[in-house]
Amino acid sequence: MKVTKAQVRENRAHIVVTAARLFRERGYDGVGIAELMAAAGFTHGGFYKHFRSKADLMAEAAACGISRNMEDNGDLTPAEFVDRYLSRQHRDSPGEGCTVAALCGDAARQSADVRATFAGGLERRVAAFQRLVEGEEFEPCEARAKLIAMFAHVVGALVLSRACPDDTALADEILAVCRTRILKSLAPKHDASRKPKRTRPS
Amino acid sequence: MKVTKAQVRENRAHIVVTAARLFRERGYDGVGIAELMAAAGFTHGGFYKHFRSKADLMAEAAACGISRNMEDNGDLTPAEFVDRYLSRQHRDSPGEGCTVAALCGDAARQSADVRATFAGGLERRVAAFQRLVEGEEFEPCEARAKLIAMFAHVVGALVLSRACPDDTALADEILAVCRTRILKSLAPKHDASRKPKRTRPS
DNA sequence: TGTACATCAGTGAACGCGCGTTCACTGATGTAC
DNA sequence: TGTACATCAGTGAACGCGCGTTCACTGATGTAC
Repeated sequence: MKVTKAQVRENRAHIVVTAARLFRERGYDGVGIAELMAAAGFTHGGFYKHFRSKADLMAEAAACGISRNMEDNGDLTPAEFVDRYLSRQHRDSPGEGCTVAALCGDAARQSADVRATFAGGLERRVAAFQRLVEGEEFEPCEARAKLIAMFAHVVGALVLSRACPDDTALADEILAVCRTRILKSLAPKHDASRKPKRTRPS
Repeated sequence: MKVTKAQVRENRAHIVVTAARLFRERGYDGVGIAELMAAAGFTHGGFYKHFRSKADLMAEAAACGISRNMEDNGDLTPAEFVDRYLSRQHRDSPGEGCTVAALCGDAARQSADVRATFAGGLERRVAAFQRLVEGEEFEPCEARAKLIAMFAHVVGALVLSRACPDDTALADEILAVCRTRILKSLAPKHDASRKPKRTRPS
């Protein structure tokens, strides 16, 4: 049952991606090795041919999840990002959504390794936005503060909304009021008619 | 080894309070029945004389934790609340802090029972603030939206800060920039010199 | 008020179960000649 | 290019362990008389 080197790499990557999704859906403690390997299409014994421990995989899955998130919406403007982030669809599909929002509560109790990955994810988010808005209306340092605060706000809104019982008015209300207020805070202060434009580095 | 009725009530309450603290510190999955009962000063066997299951205790501990939080700072103005909420001390002592911030990530994966308790906690928070600011500068509905958004923001900031590795600049920066911006957003819009006053219903 | 007895909170051993991890084995791949 | 052999990803049984939960037992409390 040996497989091609290329296949090995592919299998390993598939396990990490599957783990990232399952961890986002059910938390680190909510997914076992056997269940995870089965979901990836393998038996559990092979796990330790790829990873030294579950903790190792957790760190790798976190990094992978955050990278995927960046690829998926790294070129959105802050306003577009907020709109997508605070949608019902995102709230109801944690497995396909933001790794930080889905796991930051769990991450706080994990190794410094995992936590560093989360901090790095936040920095990458902020840096990506900063590139988009730079040269626009903000001083760089002001922009950084604004973007960090914005990210904290959307994460808090999503996490609170997810903590409400399904299909309740409050869960939707949280998303709605936060989206409105965050979008307002992103708009330039002194010219309300000017809309944030999608400006990509060419 | 039977004990007084009053003692029974006291012991039970002590178990719930201890559980609330341990759950906040380590999450629902991070605390076992035996460990919890030992922390409360008992052996594990007696647990089921008080509770039907661990899930039962989780719901009760959530309600107890939220009630305690309300007692501890139910009469703070929003500004005072934000200041305390986004302090390093609060971030570094989840066991003594906000139940919602410590467990909302876990709560999202728990029973509707637990989630309803969290939603109720949020409503109580908002209602308490609303009583404080009513008759001031806002329409009631505007105030509610503002307070919900404010709570989501502080929760997000605290949770993100806790997910960063210990003693990093980023962890402190998140608290600092969010505190500044949230306090600014709480101040009345058209009169920057007017400070929010502590007004309690007499 | 005193006595006999039922109650039941608390104890600690034991249960089954699922977890993370290990291990002997398989057999196609990669390699040396 | 063909052959013989070492490698090692993947398999599935087994390991020890800690979990949530159960249970027979204890003995002070609460109660009936």
